[in-house]
Amino acid sequence: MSKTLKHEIKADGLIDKGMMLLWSKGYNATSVNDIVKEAGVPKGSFYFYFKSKEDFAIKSIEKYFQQQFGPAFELLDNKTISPKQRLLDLYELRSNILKEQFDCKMGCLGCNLANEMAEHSEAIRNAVHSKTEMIKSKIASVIEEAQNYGEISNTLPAIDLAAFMEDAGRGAMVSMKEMNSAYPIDNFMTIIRSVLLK
Amino acid sequence: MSKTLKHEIKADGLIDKGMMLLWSKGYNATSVNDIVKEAGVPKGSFYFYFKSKEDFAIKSIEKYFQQQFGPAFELLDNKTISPKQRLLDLYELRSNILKEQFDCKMGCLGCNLANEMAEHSEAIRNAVHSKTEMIKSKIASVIEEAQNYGEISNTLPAIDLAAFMEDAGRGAMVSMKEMNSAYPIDNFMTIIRSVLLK
DNA sequence: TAAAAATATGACCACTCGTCTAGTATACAA
DNA sequence: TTGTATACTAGACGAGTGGTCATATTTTTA
Repeated sequence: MSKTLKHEIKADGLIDKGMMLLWSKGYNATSVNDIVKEAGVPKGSFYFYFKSKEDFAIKSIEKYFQQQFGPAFELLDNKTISPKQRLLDLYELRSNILKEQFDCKMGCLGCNLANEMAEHSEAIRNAVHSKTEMIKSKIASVIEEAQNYGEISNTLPAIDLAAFMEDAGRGAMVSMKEMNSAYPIDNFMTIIRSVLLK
Repeated sequence: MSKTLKHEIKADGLIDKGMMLLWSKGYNATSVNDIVKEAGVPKGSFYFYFKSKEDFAIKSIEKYFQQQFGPAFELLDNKTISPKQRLLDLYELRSNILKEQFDCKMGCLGCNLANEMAEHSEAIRNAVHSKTEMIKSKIASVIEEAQNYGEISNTLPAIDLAAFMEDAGRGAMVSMKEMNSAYPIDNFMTIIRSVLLK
């Protein structure tokens, strides 16, 4: 096994554990000590694998999006299903994860960190932003497909509609955490079905 | 001047200064030291005026909503203007404040703190939540008015539509901070005008 | 096998955190 | 003027912060 691979496996273990802390507690409320304790790794090792806490957060953001949105986006590429249905499947999948897997508690790591850190860490802001842009453009292209296919009569520019839906989803996640309830997510699904993707 | 009044004036000064810090930096990134320094008050005094940092945050939330939404809601009560126009005026006012007054940097204190603290402080979660519910129901009642008046043909339950619009607005604020741009807010305005309040 | 490079370790640094106590200043009643 | 109650504050407290480093151990290379 190559050195760099072994190195990456170790670093990945740290990220796996630390990501959950960052996700549920936020950046400032998660200490490096919390992370190494959770991963069962000595403190000194942390700074062998990561340049800083900020560097760790950025690597966690990258892993998070890859892990959470990789499978979700495979849905969007399945050409045997109509474009509109693919969009609905994507949102359905994401909202079920939010509701069931995490009990309406965590929201989205990217959104959480963007909200907490955008003003204070340009690096974190950029890390989230570039992923978000990628997601928006993927969704926009399927919306456009559905519009051309005649499945969505809404004539708004696809990229604006995609941006709006993603924003609405983000807000629904904030409210979900605030209300401790799945209502905002369910309401989001109802309204994109009945109004936005009509 | 009565003692309790003097007391409240002093406490209010602390809140005025500290609220801006809480708003722009978040809860965990704002220290009690920051707050007292900004207000020019000795550190020891902080705990004379407030039970704890959490208590301070809750009082700040209350003042924030009263200050920010008081004038905005007067718009909603002006019966000389049609209900739909009142809604658009409200959102126009709020988005202009976000864009111009704070340079797309701060977002909403309530939303910021809900996102950061909902899981970790039940008291803060409740403080924001109760204000949010009040706002939603005010907006819902004007939507209902507009629906009855025939100005809004959208037949969704007013309360669900209000909740969705507020959530979409929250998400737009998160994205505004993340992108450092007014686009999410402008896009929000365009879509509520052309789709949701149609 | 020996030398060299990579990795592991936890004590430690300087600093900041939220909180609290012991005390000083002030106002007012006697 | 004095005594007392209230209003206020300085500074210390213990805990915790992100980060460093000398040293120890393991792995690779020669």
